[in-house]
Amino acid sequence: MTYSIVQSEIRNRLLRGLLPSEFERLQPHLNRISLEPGIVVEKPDRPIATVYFPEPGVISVVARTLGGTQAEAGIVGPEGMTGLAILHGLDRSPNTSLVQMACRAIAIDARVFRGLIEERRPLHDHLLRYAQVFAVQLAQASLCNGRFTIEQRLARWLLMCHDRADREDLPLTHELLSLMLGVRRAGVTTALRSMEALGAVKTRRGGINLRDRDALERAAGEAYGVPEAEYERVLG
Amino acid sequence: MTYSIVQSEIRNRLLRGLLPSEFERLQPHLNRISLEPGIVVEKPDRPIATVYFPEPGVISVVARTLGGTQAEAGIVGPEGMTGLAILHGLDRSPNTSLVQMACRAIAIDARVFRGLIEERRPLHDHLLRYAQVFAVQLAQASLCNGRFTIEQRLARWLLMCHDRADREDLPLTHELLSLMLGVRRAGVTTALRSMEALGAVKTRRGGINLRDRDALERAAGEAYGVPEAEYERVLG
DNA sequence: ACATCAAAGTACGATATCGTACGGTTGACG
DNA sequence: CGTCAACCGTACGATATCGTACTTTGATGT
Repeated sequence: MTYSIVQSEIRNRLLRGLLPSEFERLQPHLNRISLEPGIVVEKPDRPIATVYFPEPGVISVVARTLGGTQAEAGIVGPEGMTGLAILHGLDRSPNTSLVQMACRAIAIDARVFRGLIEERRPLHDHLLRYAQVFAVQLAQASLCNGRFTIEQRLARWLLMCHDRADREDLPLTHELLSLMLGVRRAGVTTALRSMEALGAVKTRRGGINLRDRDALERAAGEAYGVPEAEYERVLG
Repeated sequence: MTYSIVQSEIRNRLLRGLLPSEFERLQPHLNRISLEPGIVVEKPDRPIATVYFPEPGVISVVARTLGGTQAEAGIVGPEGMTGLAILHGLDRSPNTSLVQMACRAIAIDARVFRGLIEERRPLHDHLLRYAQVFAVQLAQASLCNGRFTIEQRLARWLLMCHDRADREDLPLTHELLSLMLGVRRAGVTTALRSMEALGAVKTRRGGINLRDRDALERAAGEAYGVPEAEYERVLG
Protein backbone atom coordinates (compact mmCIF):
# COMPACT_ATOMS: atom_id res chain seq x y z
CA MET A 1 0.00 0.00 0.00
CA THR A 2 1.40 3.38 -0.98
CA TYR A 3 0.27 6.69 0.42
CA SER A 4 0.21 9.66 -1.86
CA ILE A 5 2.56 12.41 -0.87
CA VAL A 6 1.04 15.76 0.01
CA GLN A 7 3.25 18.77 -0.60
CA SER A 8 2.30 20.66 2.52
CA GLU A 9 3.21 17.69 4.71
CA ILE A 10 6.68 17.20 3.29
CA ARG A 11 9.46 18.03 5.70
CA ASN A 12 11.94 18.80 2.95
CA ARG A 13 12.13 22.57 2.43
CA LEU A 14 13.20 22.39 -1.17
CA LEU A 15 10.19 20.34 -2.20
CA ARG A 16 7.81 22.19 0.04
CA GLY A 17 8.99 25.46 -1.48
CA LEU A 18 8.25 24.38 -5.02
CA LEU A 19 5.48 26.03 -6.96
CA PRO A 20 2.47 23.73 -6.57
CA SER A 21 2.11 23.56 -10.33
CA GLU A 22 5.60 22.12 -10.53
CA PHE A 23 5.23 19.83 -7.57
CA GLU A 24 2.20 18.37 -9.24
CA ARG A 25 4.38 17.05 -12.03
CA LEU A 26 6.78 15.42 -9.64
CA GLN A 27 4.15 14.03 -7.34
CA PRO A 28 3.21 10.85 -9.20
CA HIS A 29 6.87 9.77 -9.24
CA LEU A 30 7.66 10.34 -5.59
CA ASN A 31 8.04 7.72 -2.91
CA ARG A 32 8.77 8.18 0.74
CA ILE A 33 11.43 5.76 1.90
CA SER A 34 13.69 5.22 4.90
CA LEU A 35 17.44 5.72 4.69
CA GLU A 36 19.51 3.98 7.33
CA PRO A 37 22.95 5.18 8.45
CA GLY A 38 25.73 3.82 6.30
CA ILE A 39 23.69 3.45 3.14
CA VAL A 40 25.66 4.72 0.16
CA VAL A 41 23.30 6.61 -2.09
CA GLU A 42 25.87 7.68 -4.68
CA LYS A 43 29.10 5.94 -5.62
CA PRO A 44 31.95 7.71 -7.39
CA ASP A 45 31.68 7.61 -11.17
CA ARG A 46 28.70 5.29 -11.13
CA PRO A 47 25.36 6.38 -12.51
CA ILE A 48 23.09 7.93 -9.93
CA ALA A 49 20.04 5.70 -9.61
CA THR A 50 17.84 7.73 -7.32
CA VAL A 51 17.60 11.32 -6.21
CA TYR A 52 16.65 11.95 -2.59
CA PHE A 53 15.03 14.89 -0.88
CA PRO A 54 15.75 14.14 2.78
CA GLU A 55 13.40 14.87 5.60
CA PRO A 56 15.13 15.52 8.94
CA GLY A 57 18.45 13.65 8.91
CA VAL A 58 21.88 14.00 7.38
CA ILE A 59 23.58 12.74 4.23
CA SER A 60 27.31 13.40 3.70
CA VAL A 61 28.99 14.14 0.41
CA VAL A 62 32.50 12.73 0.56
CA ALA A 63 35.32 13.69 -1.78
CA ARG A 64 38.11 11.28 -2.57
CA THR A 65 41.43 11.53 -4.38
CA LEU A 66 42.65 8.97 -6.86
CA GLY A 67 44.80 7.53 -4.08
CA GLY A 68 41.84 6.95 -1.80
CA THR A 69 42.32 9.77 0.70
CA GLN A 70 38.91 11.00 1.62
CA ALA A 71 37.01 13.51 3.71
CA GLU A 72 33.60 15.03 3.80
CA ALA A 73 33.11 18.01 1.53
CA GLY A 74 29.50 18.89 2.23
CA ILE A 75 26.34 17.79 3.94
CA VAL A 76 22.76 17.57 2.79
CA GLY A 77 19.64 17.50 4.86
CA PRO A 78 16.02 18.56 4.68
CA GLU A 79 17.06 21.86 3.15
CA GLY A 80 18.36 20.17 0.02
CA MET A 81 18.72 17.14 -2.17
CA THR A 82 21.20 14.59 -3.40
CA GLY A 83 22.06 14.09 -7.05
CA LEU A 84 23.09 17.62 -7.90
CA ALA A 85 25.06 16.25 -10.84
CA ILE A 86 21.75 15.57 -12.52
CA LEU A 87 20.77 19.21 -12.25
CA HIS A 88 23.96 19.92 -14.14
CA GLY A 89 23.01 17.54 -16.90
CA LEU A 90 25.22 14.67 -15.80
CA ASP A 91 24.44 11.28 -14.39
CA ARG A 92 27.37 10.82 -12.00
CA SER A 93 30.09 12.59 -10.04
CA PRO A 94 33.42 11.63 -8.49
CA ASN A 95 31.97 12.00 -5.00
CA THR A 96 30.36 9.52 -2.67
CA SER A 97 27.15 10.28 -0.79
CA LEU A 98 26.20 8.30 2.25
CA VAL A 99 23.62 8.47 4.98
CA GLN A 100 25.03 9.82 8.20
CA MET A 101 21.93 10.04 10.33
CA ALA A 102 18.82 8.03 9.59
CA CYS A 103 16.06 9.85 7.80
CA ARG A 104 13.02 9.40 5.73
CA ALA A 105 13.41 10.89 2.30
CA ILE A 106 11.34 11.56 -0.75
CA ALA A 107 12.87 9.48 -3.52
CA ILE A 108 12.53 9.75 -7.27
CA ASP A 109 14.09 7.69 -10.00
CA ALA A 110 17.02 9.58 -11.46
CA ARG A 111 16.03 9.10 -15.09
CA VAL A 112 12.50 10.17 -14.51
CA PHE A 113 13.80 13.15 -12.59
CA ARG A 114 16.14 14.09 -15.37
CA GLY A 115 13.29 13.99 -17.84
CA LEU A 116 11.19 16.23 -15.63
CA ILE A 117 13.79 18.91 -15.14
CA GLU A 118 14.41 19.01 -18.88
CA GLU A 119 10.76 19.47 -19.46
CA ARG A 120 9.88 21.82 -16.61
CA ARG A 121 12.05 24.87 -16.57
CA PRO A 122 10.68 26.41 -13.37
CA LEU A 123 11.38 23.16 -11.53
CA HIS A 124 14.94 23.11 -12.79
CA ASP A 125 15.45 26.76 -11.91
CA HIS A 126 14.19 26.31 -8.38
CA LEU A 127 16.50 23.40 -7.69
CA LEU A 128 19.49 25.09 -9.32
CA ARG A 129 19.33 27.73 -6.65
CA TYR A 130 20.09 25.04 -4.15
CA ALA A 131 23.08 23.96 -6.26
CA GLN A 132 24.45 27.45 -5.75
CA VAL A 133 24.00 27.23 -1.99
CA PHE A 134 25.72 23.88 -1.95
CA ALA A 135 28.65 25.29 -3.91
CA VAL A 136 28.96 28.02 -1.30
CA GLN A 137 28.97 25.35 1.37
CA LEU A 138 31.81 23.55 -0.45
CA ALA A 139 33.83 26.76 -0.73
CA GLN A 140 33.39 27.47 2.97
CA ALA A 141 34.38 23.92 3.91
CA SER A 142 37.57 24.43 1.97
CA LEU A 143 38.27 27.62 3.85
CA CYS A 144 37.51 26.00 7.20
CA ASN A 145 39.78 23.06 6.52
CA GLY A 146 42.58 25.40 5.64
CA ARG A 147 42.25 27.94 8.38
CA PHE A 148 40.43 26.69 11.45
CA THR A 149 41.19 24.32 14.30
CA ILE A 150 39.68 20.91 14.74
CA GLU A 151 37.54 22.25 17.53
CA GLN A 152 36.09 25.00 15.33
CA ARG A 153 35.48 22.65 12.46
CA LEU A 154 33.85 20.09 14.72
CA ALA A 155 31.60 22.74 16.23
CA ARG A 156 30.64 23.81 12.73
CA TRP A 157 29.84 20.25 11.80
CA LEU A 158 27.67 19.69 14.85
CA LEU A 159 25.79 22.91 14.19
CA MET A 160 25.15 21.89 10.62
CA CYS A 161 23.93 18.52 11.81
CA HIS A 162 21.70 20.12 14.38
CA ASP A 163 20.16 22.34 11.74
CA ARG A 164 19.38 19.32 9.61
CA ALA A 165 18.59 16.56 12.07
CA ASP A 166 16.17 18.63 14.08
CA ARG A 167 17.11 17.06 17.38
CA GLU A 168 19.69 17.50 20.11
CA ASP A 169 20.86 13.94 20.41
CA LEU A 170 23.16 12.95 17.58
CA PRO A 171 24.12 9.29 17.31
CA LEU A 172 27.67 9.75 16.05
CA THR A 173 30.85 8.04 17.16
CA HIS A 174 34.17 9.84 17.41
CA GLU A 175 35.50 7.42 14.84
CA LEU A 176 32.86 8.51 12.36
CA LEU A 177 33.44 12.19 13.02
CA SER A 178 37.17 11.71 12.54
CA LEU A 179 36.58 10.13 9.15
CA MET A 180 34.32 12.99 8.13
CA LEU A 181 36.65 15.73 9.27
CA GLY A 182 39.73 13.93 8.04
CA VAL A 183 41.48 14.05 11.42
CA ARG A 184 42.54 11.53 14.08
CA ARG A 185 39.90 9.88 16.17
CA ALA A 186 41.78 11.04 19.24
CA GLY A 187 41.64 14.59 17.95
CA VAL A 188 37.85 14.43 17.93
CA THR A 189 37.79 13.09 21.48
CA THR A 190 39.95 15.94 22.69
CA ALA A 191 37.96 18.60 20.88
CA LEU A 192 34.70 17.20 22.21
CA ARG A 193 35.99 17.16 25.75
CA SER A 194 37.02 20.73 25.40
CA MET A 195 33.55 21.68 24.16
CA GLU A 196 32.03 19.66 26.95
CA ALA A 197 34.02 21.77 29.41
CA LEU A 198 32.35 24.82 27.85
CA GLY A 199 28.97 23.24 28.46
CA ALA A 200 28.24 23.21 24.74
CA VAL A 201 27.77 19.48 24.45
CA LYS A 202 27.45 16.38 26.58
CA THR A 203 28.96 13.21 25.19
CA ARG A 204 27.87 9.69 25.83
CA ARG A 205 29.03 6.44 24.37
CA GLY A 206 28.05 6.47 20.72
CA GLY A 207 26.50 9.87 20.75
CA ILE A 208 26.64 13.57 21.38
CA ASN A 209 24.03 15.67 23.08
CA LEU A 210 23.88 19.31 22.13
CA ARG A 211 23.28 21.32 25.26
CA ASP A 212 23.99 24.92 24.48
CA ARG A 213 23.75 26.00 20.91
CA ASP A 214 25.02 29.49 21.61
CA ALA A 215 28.14 28.09 23.23
CA LEU A 216 28.59 25.85 20.22
CA GLU A 217 28.31 28.80 17.88
CA ARG A 218 30.91 30.62 19.94
CA ALA A 219 33.17 27.57 19.67
CA ALA A 220 32.73 27.51 15.91
CA GLY A 221 33.44 31.22 15.65
CA GLU A 222 33.84 32.37 12.07
CA ALA A 223 33.60 28.82 10.79
CA TYR A 224 29.81 28.78 10.84
CA GLY A 225 27.23 30.86 9.07
CA VAL A 226 27.97 31.81 5.50
CA PRO A 227 26.22 28.95 3.68
CA GLU A 228 23.30 29.25 6.07
CA ALA A 229 22.90 32.94 5.28
CA GLU A 230 23.16 32.18 1.59
CA TYR A 231 20.43 29.57 1.88
CA GLU A 232 18.07 32.03 3.50
CA ARG A 233 18.85 34.68 0.95
CA VAL A 234 18.31 32.36 -1.98
CA LEU A 235 15.58 30.00 -0.84
CA GLY A 236 14.34 31.39 2.44
CA MET B 1 36.91 49.92 -33.83
CA THR B 2 35.58 46.57 -32.75
CA TYR B 3 36.48 43.26 -34.30
CA SER B 4 33.87 40.59 -34.48
CA ILE B 5 34.69 37.48 -32.51
CA VAL B 6 35.06 34.28 -34.47
CA GLN B 7 34.24 31.13 -32.54
CA SER B 8 37.06 29.01 -33.94
CA GLU B 9 39.61 31.60 -32.90
CA ILE B 10 38.52 31.84 -29.30
CA ARG B 11 41.01 30.44 -26.83
CA ASN B 12 38.35 29.68 -24.23
CA ARG B 13 37.41 25.99 -24.43
CA LEU B 14 33.94 26.44 -23.03
CA LEU B 15 32.95 28.94 -25.70
CA ARG B 16 34.79 27.15 -28.46
CA GLY B 17 32.98 23.94 -27.54
CA LEU B 18 29.53 25.49 -27.85
CA LEU B 19 27.24 24.39 -30.61
CA PRO B 20 27.70 26.98 -33.38
CA SER B 21 23.98 27.60 -33.41
CA GLU B 22 24.17 28.62 -29.76
CA PHE B 23 27.36 30.59 -30.14
CA GLU B 24 25.67 32.58 -32.83
CA ARG B 25 23.20 33.95 -30.29
CA LEU B 26 25.94 35.00 -27.93
CA GLN B 27 28.20 36.42 -30.59
CA PRO B 28 26.66 39.88 -31.02
CA HIS B 29 27.00 40.52 -27.29
CA LEU B 30 30.60 39.46 -26.85
CA ASN B 31 33.60 41.71 -26.41
CA ARG B 32 37.19 40.77 -26.03
CA ILE B 33 38.82 42.72 -23.23
CA SER B 34 41.99 42.66 -21.17
CA LEU B 35 41.99 41.76 -17.49
CA GLU B 36 44.95 42.93 -15.46
CA PRO B 37 46.17 41.23 -12.29
CA GLY B 38 44.38 42.47 -9.21
CA ILE B 39 41.16 43.42 -10.92
CA VAL B 40 38.19 42.26 -8.86
CA VAL B 41 35.58 40.91 -11.23
CA GLU B 42 33.07 39.85 -8.58
CA LYS B 43 32.55 41.29 -5.13
CA PRO B 44 30.79 39.39 -2.34
CA ASP B 45 27.05 39.93 -2.30
CA ARG B 46 27.16 42.55 -5.00
CA PRO B 47 25.42 42.04 -8.32
CA ILE B 48 27.66 40.50 -10.94
CA ALA B 49 28.02 43.02 -13.74
CA THR B 50 29.90 41.04 -16.32
CA VAL B 51 30.55 37.39 -17.06
CA TYR B 52 34.01 36.49 -18.37
CA PHE B 53 35.23 33.58 -20.44
CA PRO B 54 38.99 33.85 -19.93
CA GLU B 55 41.54 33.10 -22.57
CA PRO B 56 44.90 31.89 -21.20
CA GLY B 57 45.30 33.35 -17.71
CA VAL B 58 43.99 32.76 -14.22
CA ILE B 59 41.13 34.14 -12.13
CA SER B 60 40.79 33.12 -8.47
CA VAL B 61 37.56 32.55 -6.62
CA VAL B 62 38.11 33.50 -3.00
CA ALA B 63 35.88 32.46 -0.12
CA ARG B 64 35.56 34.60 2.97
CA THR B 65 33.99 34.17 6.39
CA LEU B 66 31.92 36.82 8.08
CA GLY B 67 34.98 37.66 10.13
CA GLY B 68 37.10 38.34 7.08
CA THR B 69 39.28 35.23 7.05
CA GLN B 70 39.81 34.31 3.46
CA ALA B 71 41.46 31.84 1.12
CA GLU B 72 41.13 30.74 -2.43
CA ALA B 73 38.49 28.12 -3.05
CA GLY B 74 38.83 27.60 -6.78
CA ILE B 75 40.44 28.86 -9.93
CA VAL B 76 39.07 29.64 -13.36
CA GLY B 77 40.92 29.84 -16.61
CA PRO B 78 40.37 29.26 -20.31
CA GLU B 79 38.52 26.04 -19.53
CA GLY B 80 35.73 27.89 -17.77
CA MET B 81 33.93 31.08 -16.91
CA THR B 82 33.19 33.43 -14.07
CA GLY B 83 29.69 34.23 -12.87
CA LEU B 84 28.49 30.70 -12.17
CA ALA B 85 25.88 32.15 -9.83
CA ILE B 86 24.08 33.41 -12.91
CA LEU B 87 23.84 29.91 -14.30
CA HIS B 88 22.12 29.03 -11.05
CA GLY B 89 19.60 31.80 -11.52
CA LEU B 90 21.18 34.24 -9.10
CA ASP B 91 22.91 37.52 -9.60
CA ARG B 92 25.53 37.36 -6.85
CA SER B 93 27.45 35.08 -4.50
CA PRO B 94 29.34 35.48 -1.22
CA ASN B 95 32.65 34.90 -2.98
CA THR B 96 35.16 37.27 -4.51
CA SER B 97 36.69 36.70 -7.92
CA LEU B 98 39.88 38.42 -8.90
CA VAL B 99 42.38 38.29 -11.68
CA GLN B 100 45.51 36.42 -10.69
CA MET B 101 47.37 36.33 -13.98
CA ALA B 102 46.66 38.76 -16.78
CA CYS B 103 44.49 37.50 -19.54
CA ARG B 104 42.29 38.52 -22.34
CA ALA B 105 38.74 37.38 -21.85
CA ILE B 106 35.49 37.31 -23.73
CA ALA B 107 33.11 39.47 -21.77
CA ILE B 108 29.34 39.66 -21.82
CA ASP B 109 26.98 41.80 -19.83
CA ALA B 110 25.51 39.75 -17.01
CA ARG B 111 21.92 40.76 -17.64
CA VAL B 112 22.12 40.04 -21.33
CA PHE B 113 23.76 36.73 -20.51
CA ARG B 114 21.05 35.84 -18.07
CA GLY B 115 18.43 36.54 -20.68
CA LEU B 116 20.21 34.34 -23.19
CA ILE B 117 20.54 31.34 -20.94
CA GLU B 118 16.88 31.57 -20.04
CA GLU B 119 15.99 31.64 -23.67
CA ARG B 120 18.47 29.10 -25.02
CA ARG B 121 18.29 25.84 -23.20
CA PRO B 122 21.21 24.11 -25.00
CA LEU B 123 23.45 27.04 -24.09
CA HIS B 124 22.45 26.81 -20.46
CA ASP B 125 22.93 23.04 -20.41
CA HIS B 126 26.38 23.25 -21.90
CA LEU B 127 27.57 25.77 -19.35
CA LEU B 128 25.96 23.94 -16.45
CA ARG B 129 28.29 21.04 -17.12
CA TYR B 130 31.12 23.35 -16.26
CA ALA B 131 29.39 24.28 -13.02
CA GLN B 132 29.56 20.62 -12.07
CA VAL B 133 33.28 20.47 -12.82
CA PHE B 134 33.84 23.57 -10.74
CA ALA B 135 31.93 22.05 -7.82
CA VAL B 136 34.21 19.03 -8.04
CA GLN B 137 37.17 21.37 -7.95
CA LEU B 138 35.78 23.00 -4.80
CA ALA B 139 35.26 19.64 -3.12
CA GLN B 140 38.81 18.58 -3.94
CA ALA B 141 40.22 21.85 -2.65
CA SER B 142 38.46 21.18 0.62
CA LEU B 143 40.00 17.74 0.81
CA CYS B 144 43.45 19.07 -0.06
CA ASN B 145 43.30 21.78 2.58
CA GLY B 146 42.34 19.24 5.18
CA ARG B 147 44.72 16.46 4.35
CA PHE B 148 47.78 17.58 2.44
CA THR B 149 50.94 19.50 3.21
CA ILE B 150 51.68 23.01 2.04
CA GLU B 151 54.13 21.62 -0.46
CA GLN B 152 51.55 19.33 -2.01
CA ARG B 153 48.94 22.05 -2.12
CA LEU B 154 51.37 24.50 -3.64
CA ALA B 155 52.39 21.98 -6.28
CA ARG B 156 48.73 21.44 -7.05
CA TRP B 157 48.18 25.15 -7.38
CA LEU B 158 51.12 25.63 -9.72
CA LEU B 159 49.94 22.74 -11.88
CA MET B 160 46.48 24.21 -12.12
CA CYS B 161 47.99 27.57 -13.05
CA HIS B 162 50.18 25.97 -15.64
CA ASP B 163 47.19 24.25 -17.21
CA ARG B 164 45.40 27.56 -17.48
CA ALA B 165 48.10 30.11 -18.15
CA ASP B 166 49.68 28.14 -20.95
CA ARG B 167 53.19 29.21 -20.12
CA GLU B 168 56.02 28.16 -17.83
CA ASP B 169 56.81 31.49 -16.31
CA LEU B 170 54.29 32.50 -13.68
CA PRO B 171 54.53 36.04 -12.31
CA LEU B 172 53.50 35.29 -8.73
CA THR B 173 55.02 36.48 -5.48
CA HIS B 174 55.28 34.28 -2.42
CA GLU B 175 53.09 36.78 -0.64
CA LEU B 176 50.33 36.30 -3.17
CA LEU B 177 50.58 32.53 -3.04
CA SER B 178 50.41 32.60 0.75
CA LEU B 179 47.21 34.62 0.61
CA MET B 180 45.69 32.18 -1.86
CA LEU B 181 46.68 29.06 0.06
CA GLY B 182 45.89 30.63 3.42
CA VAL B 183 49.34 29.94 4.85
CA ARG B 184 52.36 32.00 5.96
CA ARG B 185 54.44 33.69 3.34
CA ALA B 186 57.48 31.97 4.83
CA GLY B 187 55.75 28.63 4.40
CA VAL B 188 55.49 29.24 0.68
CA THR B 189 59.16 30.17 0.47
CA THR B 190 60.17 26.96 2.19
CA ALA B 191 57.93 24.77 0.08
CA LEU B 192 59.18 26.42 -3.11
CA ARG B 193 62.79 25.91 -2.11
CA SER B 194 62.08 22.30 -1.47
CA MET B 195 60.49 21.91 -4.89
CA GLU B 196 63.39 23.77 -6.41
CA ALA B 197 65.72 21.19 -4.89
CA LEU B 198 63.70 18.56 -6.75
CA GLY B 199 64.28 20.45 -9.99
CA ALA B 200 60.54 20.98 -10.39
CA VAL B 201 60.65 24.76 -10.41
CA LYS B 202 63.10 27.62 -10.57
CA THR B 203 62.21 30.70 -8.59
CA ARG B 204 63.18 34.25 -9.35
CA ARG B 205 62.21 37.47 -7.71
CA GLY B 206 58.52 37.96 -8.35
CA GLY B 207 58.02 34.79 -10.29
CA ILE B 208 58.25 31.05 -10.61
CA ASN B 209 59.49 29.12 -13.58
CA LEU B 210 58.10 25.63 -14.05
CA ARG B 211 60.93 23.38 -15.13
CA ASP B 212 59.76 19.82 -14.75
CA ARG B 213 56.08 19.18 -14.80
CA ASP B 214 56.45 15.51 -14.00
CA ALA B 215 58.43 16.35 -10.88
CA LEU B 216 55.75 18.85 -9.94
CA GLU B 217 53.07 16.22 -10.35
CA ARG B 218 55.06 13.89 -8.14
CA ALA B 219 55.33 16.66 -5.55
CA ALA B 220 51.58 17.19 -5.66
CA GLY B 221 50.92 13.47 -5.35
CA GLU B 222 47.26 12.70 -4.78
CA ALA B 223 46.42 16.36 -4.52
CA TYR B 224 46.20 16.85 -8.27
CA GLY B 225 44.04 15.30 -10.91
CA VAL B 226 40.44 14.66 -9.98
CA PRO B 227 38.84 17.89 -11.25
CA GLU B 228 40.97 17.69 -14.37
CA ALA B 229 39.74 14.18 -15.13
CA GLU B 230 36.19 15.29 -14.48
CA TYR B 231 36.59 18.17 -16.92
CA GLU B 232 37.77 15.84 -19.66
CA ARG B 233 34.97 13.42 -18.98
CA VAL B 234 32.31 16.10 -19.02
CA LEU B 235 33.52 18.63 -21.54
CA GLY B 236 36.55 17.04 -23.20
C1' DA C 1 26.58 -12.30 36.27
C1' DC C 2 29.90 -12.62 32.90
C1' DA C 3 32.39 -12.32 28.68
C1' DT C 4 33.25 -9.66 24.81
C1' DC C 5 34.14 -5.93 22.00
C1' DA C 6 33.45 -1.45 20.10
C1' DA C 7 33.96 3.13 21.77
C1' DA C 8 36.24 6.47 24.27
C1' DG C 9 40.03 8.45 27.18
C1' DT C 10 44.81 9.18 27.60
C1' DA C 11 49.69 9.57 26.65
C1' DC C 12 54.01 10.75 24.26
C1' DG C 13 57.32 11.69 20.94
C1' DA C 14 57.34 13.41 16.19
C1' DT C 15 56.12 16.63 12.68
C1' DA C 16 53.86 20.45 10.26
C1' DT C 17 52.81 24.82 10.58
C1' DC C 18 52.44 29.19 12.95
C1' DG C 19 53.71 34.02 14.48
C1' DT C 20 57.11 36.90 14.36
C1' DA C 21 61.05 39.01 13.10
C1' DC C 22 65.47 40.29 11.11
C1' DG C 23 68.60 40.81 7.37
C1' DG C 24 69.94 40.41 2.58
C1' DT C 25 68.87 41.10 -2.33
C1' DT C 26 66.97 43.03 -6.34
C1' DG C 27 64.41 45.50 -9.60
C1' DA C 28 62.03 49.77 -10.47
C1' DC C 29 62.18 54.41 -10.50
C1' DG C 30 63.87 58.96 -9.79
C1' DC D 1 73.61 55.59 -10.86
C1' DG D 2 71.81 55.65 -6.32
C1' DT D 3 67.82 54.82 -3.44
C1' DC D 4 64.24 52.36 -1.62
C1' DA D 5 60.44 49.51 -1.14
C1' DA D 6 59.16 45.09 -2.17
C1' DC D 7 60.52 40.58 -2.12
C1' DC D 8 62.80 36.65 -0.43
C1' DG D 9 65.62 33.64 2.76
C1' DT D 10 66.11 32.26 7.23
C1' DA D 11 65.54 31.47 12.15
C1' DC D 12 63.34 30.22 16.58
C1' DG D 13 60.15 29.25 20.04
C1' DA D 14 55.21 28.12 20.26
C1' DT D 15 51.27 25.46 18.98
C1' DA D 16 48.25 22.25 16.51
C1' DT D 17 48.01 18.03 14.96
C1' DC D 18 49.79 13.51 13.91
C1' DG D 19 50.82 8.41 14.46
C1' DT D 20 50.64 5.10 17.51
C1' DA D 21 49.35 2.57 21.18
C1' DC D 22 47.85 1.31 25.71
C1' DT D 23 43.97 1.54 29.02
C1' DT D 24 39.32 2.14 30.56
C1' DT D 25 34.41 2.07 29.95
C1' DG D 26 29.95 0.71 28.78
C1' DA D 27 26.54 -1.79 25.85
C1' DT D 28 25.24 -6.21 24.29
C1' DG D 29 24.41 -11.01 24.10
C1' DT D 30 24.50 -15.41 26.61
